Amino acid sequence: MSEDWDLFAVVRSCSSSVSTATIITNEGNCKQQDPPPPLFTHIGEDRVRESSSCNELQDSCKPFLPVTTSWSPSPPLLPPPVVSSAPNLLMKQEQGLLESQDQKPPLGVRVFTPPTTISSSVFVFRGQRDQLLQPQSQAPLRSRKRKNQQKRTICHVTQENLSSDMWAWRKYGHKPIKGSPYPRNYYRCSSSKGCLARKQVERSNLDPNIFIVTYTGEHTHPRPTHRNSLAGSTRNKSQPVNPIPKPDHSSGQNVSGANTVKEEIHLSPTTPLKENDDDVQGANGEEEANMEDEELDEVEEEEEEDDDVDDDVDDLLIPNFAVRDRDDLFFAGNFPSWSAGSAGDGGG
DNA sequence: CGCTTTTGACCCGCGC
DNA sequence: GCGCGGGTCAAAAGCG
Repeated sequence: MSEDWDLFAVVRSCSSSVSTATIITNEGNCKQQDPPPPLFTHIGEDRVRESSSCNELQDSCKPFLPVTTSWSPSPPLLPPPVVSSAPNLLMKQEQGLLESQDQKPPLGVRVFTPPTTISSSVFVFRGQRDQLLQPQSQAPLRSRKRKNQQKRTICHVTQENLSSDMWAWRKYGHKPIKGSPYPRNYYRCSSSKGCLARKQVERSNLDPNIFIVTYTGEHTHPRPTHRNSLAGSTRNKSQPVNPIPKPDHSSGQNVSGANTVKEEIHLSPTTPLKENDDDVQGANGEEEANMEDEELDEVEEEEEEDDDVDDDVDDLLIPNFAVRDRDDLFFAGNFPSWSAGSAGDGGG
């Protein structure tokens, strides 16, 4: 495969410093905080369970948490903005349907800021209960629950932030997505066997600088402090680099043709943790690891209680972006292997 | 040896 | 019922 960007997307924890991120969820009760912007902003919650929801979001967004910033879900944030129409807006944005970024979002909703200022944004939405969330149940080998039927956490991140994921991911699939010039890459958690956590990484067709990372399922284990193996993770490392592939809009159907794919950036999601990652873990990951069980419990509990509500909250919400340019500096030179892919579109 | 990525084929949800 | 397309499987090969 040739997408360097996808690998980049999953590049592990080398630098856990992330800029600011915005979380948008239909489930988290965290609320938007205006100046100063929170690390993550939860928008779109129409009810309840603030702590658990926030924790869940926190967990979902841990990969994007900067070491230098602490997550504080408990303090009440500012009232959530009205985001009733956010989903459509977001979708339009993602589809490049918005006329311009100047288009005014609904009241209280901020849409994309210029790409250069976007660090990351996170969406969480949950549809019907998914089998992926119930490992104990007799789920089929393949869980093919479709959109709006899984708990999903959607993150809009920059290339820099893609590397901040502390989890170990193994790529298991690659698919061209109709309507998008960029293929989607599928990763599953390789930290633990049986872990149901999955991750999808695709480049936004609206802004190639932005990667859409979708998390599904839940980790059934604490956050790893280091990768088990680096084997097979350094492919293509000597190949040419093309950080920002050109979208192939020439074909509406086969948008993921070989040409497009070959232009993709390919970053290994299993890139070894840097030495300073341990430091990072010590500062942040350790605490997170301790929280893991509690958070999982909360999530599970939430799953049950929110069951009926989940059916009503399948909407995607608008991201609220915050800016932390300093993080770019942090990431400078932190990504060793950008390599241009050489293979075809593959899977699909 | 154990892990990874790559990649074609397959499965199956979903819309018509 | 049919076809499309997203998501997953699994074999092959590469890397440390």
